[in-house]
Amino acid sequence: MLEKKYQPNNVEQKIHEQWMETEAFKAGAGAEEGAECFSIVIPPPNVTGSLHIGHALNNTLQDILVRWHRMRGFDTLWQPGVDHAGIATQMVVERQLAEQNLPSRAEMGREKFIEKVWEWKEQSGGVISNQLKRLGASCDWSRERFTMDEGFHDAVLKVFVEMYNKEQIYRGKRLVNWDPHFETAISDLEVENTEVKGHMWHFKYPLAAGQTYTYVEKDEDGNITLSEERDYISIATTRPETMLGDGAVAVHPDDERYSLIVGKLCEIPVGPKQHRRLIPIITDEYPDPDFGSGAVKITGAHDFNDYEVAKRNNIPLYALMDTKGHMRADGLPYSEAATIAKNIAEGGEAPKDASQINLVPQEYRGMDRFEARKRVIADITAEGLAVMHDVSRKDKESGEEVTETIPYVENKKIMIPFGDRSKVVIEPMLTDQWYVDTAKIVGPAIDAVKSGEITLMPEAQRKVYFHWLENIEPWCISRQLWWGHQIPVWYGPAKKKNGEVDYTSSERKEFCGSSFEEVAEKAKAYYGAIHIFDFNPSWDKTADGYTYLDVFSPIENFHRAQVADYFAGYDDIIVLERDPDVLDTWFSSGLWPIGTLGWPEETEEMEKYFPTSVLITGFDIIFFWVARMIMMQKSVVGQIPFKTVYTHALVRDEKGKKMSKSVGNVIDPLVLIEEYGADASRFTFAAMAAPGADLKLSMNRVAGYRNFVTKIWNAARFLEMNECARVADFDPKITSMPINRWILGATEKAVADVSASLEKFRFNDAASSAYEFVWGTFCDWYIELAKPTLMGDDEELKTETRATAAFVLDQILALLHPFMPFVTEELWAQTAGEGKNRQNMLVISAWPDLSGLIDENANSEINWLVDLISGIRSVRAEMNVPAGAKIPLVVTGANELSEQRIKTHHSAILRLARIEEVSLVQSVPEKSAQLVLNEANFALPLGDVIDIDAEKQRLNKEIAKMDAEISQIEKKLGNQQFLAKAPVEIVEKQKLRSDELVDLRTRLAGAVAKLS
RNA sequence: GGGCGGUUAGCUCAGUUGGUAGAGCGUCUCGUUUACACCGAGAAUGUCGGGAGUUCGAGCCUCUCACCGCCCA
Repeated sequence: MLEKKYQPNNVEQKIHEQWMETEAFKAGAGAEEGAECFSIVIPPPNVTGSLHIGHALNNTLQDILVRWHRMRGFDTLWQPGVDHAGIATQMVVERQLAEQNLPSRAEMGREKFIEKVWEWKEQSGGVISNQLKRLGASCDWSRERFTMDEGFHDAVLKVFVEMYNKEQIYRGKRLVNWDPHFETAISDLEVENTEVKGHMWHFKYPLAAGQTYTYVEKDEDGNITLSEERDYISIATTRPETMLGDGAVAVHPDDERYSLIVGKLCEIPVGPKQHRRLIPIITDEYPDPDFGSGAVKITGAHDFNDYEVAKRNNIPLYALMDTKGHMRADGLPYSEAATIAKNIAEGGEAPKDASQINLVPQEYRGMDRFEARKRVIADITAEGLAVMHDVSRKDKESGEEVTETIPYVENKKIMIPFGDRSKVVIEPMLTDQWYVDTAKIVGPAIDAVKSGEITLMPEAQRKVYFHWLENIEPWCISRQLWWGHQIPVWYGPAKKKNGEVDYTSSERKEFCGSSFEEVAEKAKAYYGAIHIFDFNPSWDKTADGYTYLDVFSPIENFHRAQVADYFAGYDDIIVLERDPDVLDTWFSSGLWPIGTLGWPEETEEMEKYFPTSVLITGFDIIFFWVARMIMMQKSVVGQIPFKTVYTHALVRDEKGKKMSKSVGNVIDPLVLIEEYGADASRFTFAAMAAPGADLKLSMNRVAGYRNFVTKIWNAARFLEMNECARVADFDPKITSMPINRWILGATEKAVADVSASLEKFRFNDAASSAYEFVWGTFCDWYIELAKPTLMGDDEELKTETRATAAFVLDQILALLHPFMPFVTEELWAQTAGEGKNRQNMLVISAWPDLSGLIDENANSEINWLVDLISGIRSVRAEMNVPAGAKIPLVVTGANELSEQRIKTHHSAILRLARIEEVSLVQSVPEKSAQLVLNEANFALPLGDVIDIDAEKQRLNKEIAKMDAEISQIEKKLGNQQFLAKAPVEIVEKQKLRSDELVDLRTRLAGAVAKLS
């Protein structure tokens, strides 16, 4: 006997264990012989992560598709795993070291630290997978992969090497998002742009040699509003500290205010007087003449827009900060550096890499960037080069109006980039990094979607995809971290033209290979040297007993003379040093589909499951991940990684706010599962997953679907109580009773609807079809209509109805299983003992396969019955007939069919409409409430209880409704244009509808007449 | 500033070739009848953001305005 109430918490764990024990999730479980394959790779969550609401949605949708295909007999694989999340993991472990008072990362060194990370991973890395299991995710957990797994690691390096050899990867100096806290480049995705209150300072850049010009401002009509003689150009900036690295001032080419001084030099108003730097005034389309003064300072090495301007106009890029975001303290003294810069500005030749030049004045060197900002502002203001304005205020003491002239500083909101993990301000920095030359591999990725080889859903994503790929930037793939795939490139000294090894040059020779051995061979060939050493900073002794510590500290210097000195006396020795950086985690997740399936080995899984069928992911990473996977898979194996990409939107809170810890509106899916059960949570996600729309998650909604779970449970319980056992050879095609034939047809239709919706990834439609069928049709009507039979004494009908009910419940369990795996599996087990035995757990049982069960006669008969009962209930309620009172029903004008139906469903009508008896008579009795259905009139003689006026009112309201509709249709039918142009079937339909309405109206009017 | 999306019942949202506006929740009324009060029955509620156009016909197509959101600058 089923428990009175379903308790998810008692059941879910047990069911999950059973699935695992029976290996129900294993690749190919339950597959039919020679079945088509269906495969999904999970978007790998961070190994540091825990399940958030987005994961819950994402994995629910995947699981629905996976379970559905598995039940349909596909050879199904859902490949799980996690990624190593370079920066996040490193941060977590470092924090832990600090908490435990262990040596810091720097103190323990790279190898030790990485060991620590692995220890952490073994202990805490499995959290999210276990949480996914609670959600019911039917991944093949035996195949779980990690982006740092040995095999995966090999694959990543192999791809790097191949792409390097194809010149699709290169090292270069470009602007990147730099995190001064973690001292690494980070991806755009890890940058949070936040609007904060900021300031805009206005400074004067004096023209060189005291030159002046007439500055004129005009209004829209060309009238002069301001004209004055100026010896400066006014510049507005939110980041004064970057002035030190300015390379030019730019104005719009059409800006007449500055046309006189374009091409002239102006002075950066900061730094020692005797070495003030001069920079040219140039034109570029970038400055907006209506914004600020219309003149923009160009600091190519510290701003992404300026960088583009600088590149276009050949303006030198002067780097100002070190990796910690402090003003640089290296290089030549300022006076010498400034002299070099001056020469460049005056037309002298710029060095190849101007960013080496440190133009930070001595007094700012080593200072934090924000401290430097304050100092720069103070120094400029002190010198009188801040733009001033007058401000009036009331003096506190005297109460008099006083006017002061103070520096012009605007308070305004500005967008500031923050590191999403470090929370510090991200600095655009000019650094050497590794890049994927995306331009070279983007073509096939665009074509794959354009040609339809890959389908993006919803379709609007295509635009996003194309827009991004058609304007793609080189992809920075190096990170200055330790945890990750170390870049498989070693550096050695370059050779002079005469072939000698040149230890003095800053040029380096790169060797790329997936192992040192491979690289050493190349190096041998290049240098002709016999001994190639792999420099390892953690060496303290060699086999010969030499101490190497501190010999080659910064990588830039390792190959220089010191090295030669160090190995003096040894011939034929070359030391290579591996690039210390690691690859962006997204580079490895870019290989996730092939990497998890065992590539580069020719595995059975690659053969069977690749390309994968579907990728389901959040729309926010369509380009960070999806586009890159397509590019990389195409580039590496020449194939698409997946055939369909379904992207879903964000889960927001009830009010549509983004969930965030700081706002405190985060809904923890595990709490949701705890409180409402995994099934209700899952069903909510499915029901709300309308393509392209954000999900506003409300607890009421989840509670509603929890109620749905309970409803199913209770329906099953009712069937159990009524001995509705499954019958082994039940043939749904040969039932006789209309309600049974009808519910079987409805079941077939529901299954078809759900399938069709899932086929189109319309999870919300699938969910609501299922919900409506199970609750609205099966529970509300079928069970109610079956009750008279089940409690009646016609054994034959009872037997048929019991078997039908049990059969339909089975179909329902299967139909709902992809959405609600736990409760359906539990009921599947609980109903196993009755009737024929279960072959398998539901998870690998067949998806309903019904056909030929739709019987139009049964449908119209039951629809008629439902309309009749609803009609009577409605009249009763409106006429305030006490719910408990049983009243007679008097029928007039019924044809043979209606009479037959009344007879067939006699007891159902009595029961559900609370009717005492039904009689067929010639004329409607006095004092009756009436309703009309098809050709027949149904009267409820209420005697003196009836409120004649109320009944009249009720009927007149209905008549009015009909009149409105009738006149609308008549207007249409009276329109010659409509008759001439609308399709015949539409016109016919309107005519039919009109006739029907007119007939009903006449009879309702008759009913009113009868009352008076 | 550029691009994309949205505006439908009190709330959250469906509405897939243009042809009678829907659901869930909430509200109101009634109700312990062989499952289920996490229930049942019934009811009310919409100039489908404004305006214009195309069309016999527009929530749906076009234009335009307003507001909101997201992405990219």
